[in-house]
Amino acid sequence: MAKSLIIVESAAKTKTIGGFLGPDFELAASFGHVRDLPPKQMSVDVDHGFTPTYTVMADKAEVVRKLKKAAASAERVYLATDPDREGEAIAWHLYEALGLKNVLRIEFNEITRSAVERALEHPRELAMDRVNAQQARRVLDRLVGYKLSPLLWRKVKNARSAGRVQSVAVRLIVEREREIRAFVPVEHWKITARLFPEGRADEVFEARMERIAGAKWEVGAIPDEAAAQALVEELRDASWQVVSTGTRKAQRQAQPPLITSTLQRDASTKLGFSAKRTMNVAQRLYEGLPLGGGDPVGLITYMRTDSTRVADEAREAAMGYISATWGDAYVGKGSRGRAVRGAQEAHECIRPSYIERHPDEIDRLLPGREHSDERKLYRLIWTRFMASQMAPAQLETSTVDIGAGSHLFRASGTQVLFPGYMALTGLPGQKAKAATTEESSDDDDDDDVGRNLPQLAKGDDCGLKELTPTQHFTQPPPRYSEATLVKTLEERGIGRPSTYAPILSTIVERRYVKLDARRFVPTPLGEAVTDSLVKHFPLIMDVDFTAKFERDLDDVESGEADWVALLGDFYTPFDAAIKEAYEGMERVRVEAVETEHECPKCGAKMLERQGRFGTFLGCSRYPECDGLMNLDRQGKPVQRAAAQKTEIPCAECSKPMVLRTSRRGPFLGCSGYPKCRKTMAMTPELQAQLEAAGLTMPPMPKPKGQAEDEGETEG
DNA sequence: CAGTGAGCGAGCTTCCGCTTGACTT
Repeated sequence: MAKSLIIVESAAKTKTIGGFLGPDFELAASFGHVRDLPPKQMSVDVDHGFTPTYTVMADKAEVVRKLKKAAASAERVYLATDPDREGEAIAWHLYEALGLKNVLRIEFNEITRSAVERALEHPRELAMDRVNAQQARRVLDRLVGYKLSPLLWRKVKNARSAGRVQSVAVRLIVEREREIRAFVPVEHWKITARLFPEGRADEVFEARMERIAGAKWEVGAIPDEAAAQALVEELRDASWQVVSTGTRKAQRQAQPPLITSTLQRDASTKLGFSAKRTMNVAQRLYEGLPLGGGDPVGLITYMRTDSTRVADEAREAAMGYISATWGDAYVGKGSRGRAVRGAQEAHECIRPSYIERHPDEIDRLLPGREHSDERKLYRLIWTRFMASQMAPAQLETSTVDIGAGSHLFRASGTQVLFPGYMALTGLPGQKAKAATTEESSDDDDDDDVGRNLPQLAKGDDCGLKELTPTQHFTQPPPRYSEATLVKTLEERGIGRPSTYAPILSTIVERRYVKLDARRFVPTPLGEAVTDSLVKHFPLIMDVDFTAKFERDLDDVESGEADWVALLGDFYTPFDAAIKEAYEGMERVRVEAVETEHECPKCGAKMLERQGRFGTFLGCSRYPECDGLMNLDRQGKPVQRAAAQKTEIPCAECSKPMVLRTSRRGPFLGCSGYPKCRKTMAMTPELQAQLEAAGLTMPPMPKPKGQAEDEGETEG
């Protein structure tokens, strides 16, 4: 019999830790939270200290039963849930749900033998202040979500939900769209010259106009083509001469190791993965894959983290690898951390579990199409981690100022004196070209690294090869992509590593926003909900609300504030605002939008309407004409095929079955629908039988946009 | 798997944060 039971949150951890502890220790997983407020009722007694009523979650009854059994036969039970606010709460819920008699709470930030052994030597009590901070968070989210949502059901047609996080995420998208609509582009012109040193016509280089004589216009603010052409004419006859040269040395650091948000961003910009797909693939890498047919091997550390910390063992392994591969000079001093707002630092960064497993080896051991996502993501994680442990690149930027008459042009180039981490990642210029589909990732400034200038000295004359005026317009801010929305949410302290991807799915599923060419666009419903909520609940809709609330939770955690008082301060005005909104909030319905499509029944114009199941086209003469069309995945109208009767009787009610088309293709449904909901899936035999009886098979739906991503956003 | 809009107004929906399910063909 095992003497000690150690409960952790995830199954993969039980394997790792079990591997380096002896047979005296049994490991078990809670699989996250085991108790929660039940979903069907509010379960918060606001009149009596906001007392929550917790129940074992429906899908965790079996887990709790097994843990109870294991605890009963163990001499000691260690609660080794994650070392953060949620982890402390999970430990407390386990203590309560399992009926433990005493507490041995341990924590470690990295899954290494030394860290776990150290933790086992220092068990402690539960940190109830920390648990209470979590309860305050949980209860506030329940109050906000379960009070606002029913209000919206009443006030905004087709609205389904609201919450501290999702509603602010939608607001960001709505406000960005309005900035774009209000944006007025301003025309301006730039002038570039292609020059060469006198007598060396094959050493052509490019220079940008830097200063305009007489300061007639600011650089980059030449207002129109006529002005640009006038300058070009003037410059044609100018004599070009170098007026000064200079060089500047600079270092460039590699990017820090990955955390959840940057993993999602990198995988989006470099691989075109959605956040959801990235997390699914990362989960498989974490849980382990049967390399070359052997036992599953976990390839990366935990993928839901906000910390860039690196375990000493990993750091040392990386140093050894770098030194052996490139030489000692390439070993970095240590990864630079990056403080994430509200970071709880429960885990390490996301890195390869075994540094020595090169991506090429993984490519060999995990062949086949079905593992191509894993191979790509592993390579991305391995490369970024290794680069983060390497020395900075040493660069030298040279600048040449060239006078053209009394105007000034400037050319610059950067040379790599020592590549450092760029020996692994390549130069930034080469990388930028690889990622063509997306905006260049925001941390990579695509600059002139690798661009060389000819040797030039003060007083050298230059010849002019070409002068090019180019037209530009100021650009509106871009719509959010998944990558940039996650970045913004994280910077504002909204949401957590485990929730970024689900938030994106939720706001699409609720039809508050949609993705158009991988960019978020608000729907009219999303705009209506946002406007109603901002008007009546400005505090909750404030983008800084969560950050302020987090500071309050810190005070609860440190014992300076009381969680019940905190909730009281929030709830009194909130409840008043709810009551006021039931009276004063306007009832709104998203209006039908006119389209150019014609009604298949009467030829009148169709309206785009919002129904219970999504957007559809309805005849503008409704209710006189009930003509109707569906919209396919691309938003193109498709006529619904009329149901065809078959000779096959329903197995339930013996009425004839009819041939219908769903989004997935043809199937048989009972003609007694909706009273009888019996259906039959289409099989090749059934299809042959129906075709023999003279029925025409409806065409299969198109295989969904070719955005080589996984299916729909729902979960 | 189908359905949808207006209105009778039944009976339904909902939060955020932890973790991964898998009774079947």
